[in-house]
Amino acid sequence: MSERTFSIGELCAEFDVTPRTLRFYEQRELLKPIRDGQRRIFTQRDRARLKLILRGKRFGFSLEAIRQWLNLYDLGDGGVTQLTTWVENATSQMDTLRAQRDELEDAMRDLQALIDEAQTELTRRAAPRAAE
Amino acid sequence: MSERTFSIGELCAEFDVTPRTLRFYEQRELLKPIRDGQRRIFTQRDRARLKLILRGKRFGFSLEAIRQWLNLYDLGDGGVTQLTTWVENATSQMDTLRAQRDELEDAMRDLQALIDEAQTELTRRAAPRAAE
DNA sequence: CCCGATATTGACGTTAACGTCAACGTCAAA
DNA sequence: TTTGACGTTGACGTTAACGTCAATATCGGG
Repeated sequence: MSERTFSIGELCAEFDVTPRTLRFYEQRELLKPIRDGQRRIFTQRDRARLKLILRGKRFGFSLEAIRQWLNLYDLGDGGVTQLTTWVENATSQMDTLRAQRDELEDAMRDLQALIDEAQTELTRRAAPRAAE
Repeated sequence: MSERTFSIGELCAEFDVTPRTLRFYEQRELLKPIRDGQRRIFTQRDRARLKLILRGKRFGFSLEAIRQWLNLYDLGDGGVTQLTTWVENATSQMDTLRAQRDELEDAMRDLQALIDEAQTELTRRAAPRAAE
């Protein structure tokens, strides 16, 4: 099936990161590119993981935390026990995400309230006739 | 009306941060406690801002970014022009929050799909009779 | 009066997450 | 063969966000 692979430069261009960053992620075991002699060869899996890494960063997660739940994406069919443990971890991660989303929505509500307030004030000033 | 105030220790206990942190936030102009001689006196406003700061941090925002939108919470009724600018900034901030929330929900969907998959697999193994 | 709790201001240390730079290898095109 | 694009490994520098520590002040209680 010969999967497509990527040079370090290609991935850097696509995701707007520097080579240093990818080498750093490799050192921290977030990526595990294959080698062609010296050169790194990134697989589709690496590319997918990189996407997840960058997303995680936007959520404010540390690289170490990201490394944890990256492992969730390597299901790797172990025994029933393994799978059960996996589901537990994954569920726990879902809770984390949910909590953060809920907090975001709180923040949005707060801010929207202020915006509404300000806009009411603006309309008031635009039409001083009645506060209809 | 004599608003209630807080010592540095009180706020630290309440929000589980160290004095060093609060002093640091003051230096970065995220907080502006009053002084009683040497000592800092934190107002309700400081307390409210601290809440926002910690929330922002959980969202992965930098202190500098947080400082920006903290200012959104000081409406301070300037002229119509000021107010209009404010609404623009606030709306822009809303967009940022919304984007982050949407990305979170994407991530949640992805993860939930994996969880469903794993659970299907678990039920399959539990009842090898039929994949009903 | 002295003490312990609480606070203060420097000033230097630390960790995460890279940036930057030097020195070197490799390979295809001119 | 030389050059240039692309890549490599150290190794040291940098920024953000605090931690840590020392020396000092303030204040109510025993």
